[in-house]
Amino acid sequence: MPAPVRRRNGIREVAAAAGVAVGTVSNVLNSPGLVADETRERVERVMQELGFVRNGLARQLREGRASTVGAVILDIANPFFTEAARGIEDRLAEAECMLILCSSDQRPERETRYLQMLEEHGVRGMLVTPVQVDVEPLLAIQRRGVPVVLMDCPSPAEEICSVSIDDELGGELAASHLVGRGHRRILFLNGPLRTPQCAARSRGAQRALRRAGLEPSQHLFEVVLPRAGTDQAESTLDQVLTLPAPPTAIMCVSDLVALGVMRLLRRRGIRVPDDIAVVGYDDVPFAAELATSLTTVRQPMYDLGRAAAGLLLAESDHRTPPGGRRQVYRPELIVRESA
Amino acid sequence: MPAPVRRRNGIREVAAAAGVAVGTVSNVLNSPGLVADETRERVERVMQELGFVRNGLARQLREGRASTVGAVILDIANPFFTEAARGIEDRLAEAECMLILCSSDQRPERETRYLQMLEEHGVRGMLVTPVQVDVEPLLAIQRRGVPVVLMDCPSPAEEICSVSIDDELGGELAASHLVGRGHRRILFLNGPLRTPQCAARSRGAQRALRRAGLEPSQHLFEVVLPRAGTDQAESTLDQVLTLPAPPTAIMCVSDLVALGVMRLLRRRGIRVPDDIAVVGYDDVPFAAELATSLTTVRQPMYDLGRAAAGLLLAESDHRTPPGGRRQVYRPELIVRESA
DNA sequence: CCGCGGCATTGAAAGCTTTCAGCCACGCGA
DNA sequence: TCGCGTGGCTGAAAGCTTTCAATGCCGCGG
Repeated sequence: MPAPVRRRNGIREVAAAAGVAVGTVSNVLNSPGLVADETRERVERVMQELGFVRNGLARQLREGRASTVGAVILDIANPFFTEAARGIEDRLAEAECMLILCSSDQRPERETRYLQMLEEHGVRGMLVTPVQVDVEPLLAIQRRGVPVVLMDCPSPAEEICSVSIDDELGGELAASHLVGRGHRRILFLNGPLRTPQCAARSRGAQRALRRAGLEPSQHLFEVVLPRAGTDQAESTLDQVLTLPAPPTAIMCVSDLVALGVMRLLRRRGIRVPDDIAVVGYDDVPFAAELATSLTTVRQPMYDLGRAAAGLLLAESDHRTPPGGRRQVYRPELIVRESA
Repeated sequence: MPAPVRRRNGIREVAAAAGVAVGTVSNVLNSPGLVADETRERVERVMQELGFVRNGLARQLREGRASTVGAVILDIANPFFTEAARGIEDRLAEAECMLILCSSDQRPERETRYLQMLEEHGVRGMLVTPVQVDVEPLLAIQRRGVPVVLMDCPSPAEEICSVSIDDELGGELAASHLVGRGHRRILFLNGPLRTPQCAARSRGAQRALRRAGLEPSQHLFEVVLPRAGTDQAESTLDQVLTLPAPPTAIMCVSDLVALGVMRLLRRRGIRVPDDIAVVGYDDVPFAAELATSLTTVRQPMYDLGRAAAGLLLAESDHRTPPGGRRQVYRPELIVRESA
């Protein structure tokens, strides 16, 4: 029954109702110190009565400074990005900013569309985990005045900042832990090597072996899983287990793959870690709760997101000249029961 | 070295460079049919050269119609909301809209702040999972012309739509499955009962027993975990297991709690499901991958998010009068090994 | 009594787009 | 030849805010 208010009351209606000029209302909002107490209180009362809500669009248009930041990530259902998003959001909240979160689902056309929508929307800046490493479009955006920070991907261009995790170190940590425990036949269930992160972990693992005086090709066997699905892992694993000299340890590209591996091993009556050791990657929440808790590599995702947002805000305030910063976080080996 | 373009070129610069009026440029963008081919091509070329990007803020200001939708959820790290967010995003993408995702972290003051920021930002509408069930502020927002749809919470007010999941049914499904398998001493590790979802599941479980001709107070033992942490579960469980007649089945408020329970049981040498059956709730991705895979209740979170977004868009287009719709999804029991 | 500094307030301009009434020129029918 | 319709284009207004030069007023010092 209550006829819905079609048009929102603006600053103008407030001014009229309070018997002051629009400028005064604006001052009440933005520089209360300039307004006499009596006037201010009156205006504030009227605002209350009218249910006044500032029109942020007009404000940003005028100020030329947005209160939103865009993030284009690969997959919102992935705990990795979810943790990063928390970090981003918390940092943005400190600057009174909000996050527009876009999931590209690894599809380049979707990424492109979101980048354009965000730029049109006038965001203060963008955090991007690119599907492919083609920075040209991002450079163009940045040249047009919208700062861009790369997430989880070391920047290939001097002009663009990036925040990433040292995946090579991550691979090395996992592998050298296994080598240190005496393993000499290590299976690495890795992701596609065209993904820079996977390639880096592979290099790191090899480095670990070499540092231990072992020839990688003799001791490290790498299998690429097309998608990070666990099904694929199963059949691969079954083949490997029938070899005359099966591996004594398995490094996995993610905790979820590790989980699938452990499940299969258990079914085959193979004990973890006594018969075969398993190392995961990510340290998702359930890793610690498993029957045999998972040894894994933790990535500081929250900090990563937080730092990326901080960098972006600094650039967008011109506190920092754009580009040139390449922040790299160190992953950490979490030793539990599985290896 | 390349002097960064400080001010973006607008429609005006394009018009000047192409030797046409601003109105014409606008027509090229919005009603290409009205513009002669030759002119259109010239304008488009100039846009390309100048790297023109439409100013969405000004556009929305003029049109009075935003291309963003806000969502205030309880926790972005929770897979439940993450899946819902996917659904929301996919539906919004169809309408060329973007999602501003805000995580209230269950803190009322944070929720309030986000609601205000979103309203000021002029979003097209809001999807909210409220921390407390106080709809008054939401009603006020909706009266000011911004539609609100409640997510995962049946609407207590006629004027506000909601999309939720039948938690009572969920509790009933889990309990009646256990009863059907002969269990007569069931422990329910539930969440705080002031959370409507938890209270509903409790009612559902009791209903299941009554339907089976059993007196709930004799067969269903409910323990409230203050937070959904697994630590709490452990100590509680240890006490219960020492009872003369320990439970033969455990219903958990979430899969993560179920995981903690199973871990503890295994440590105590209790077999699942032979000695004690365990049922989870949520069906998170790892539930199927566990050593003894988890019987659990799946919630159609993607569909929930998608439907909520659809409802909101319909309201914001005035295709639908506001309010009155209360959509309820059915959870589904997924029977696996643990019960 | 005059002049001046400072406080409180004012109202127009600017920010960028979309919309729309209006203008011009051209071609066709009468 | 005139009148009219129309396709194509124009430019001002509107949408809501913030900013800022300008105004008015008061009191104080000279």
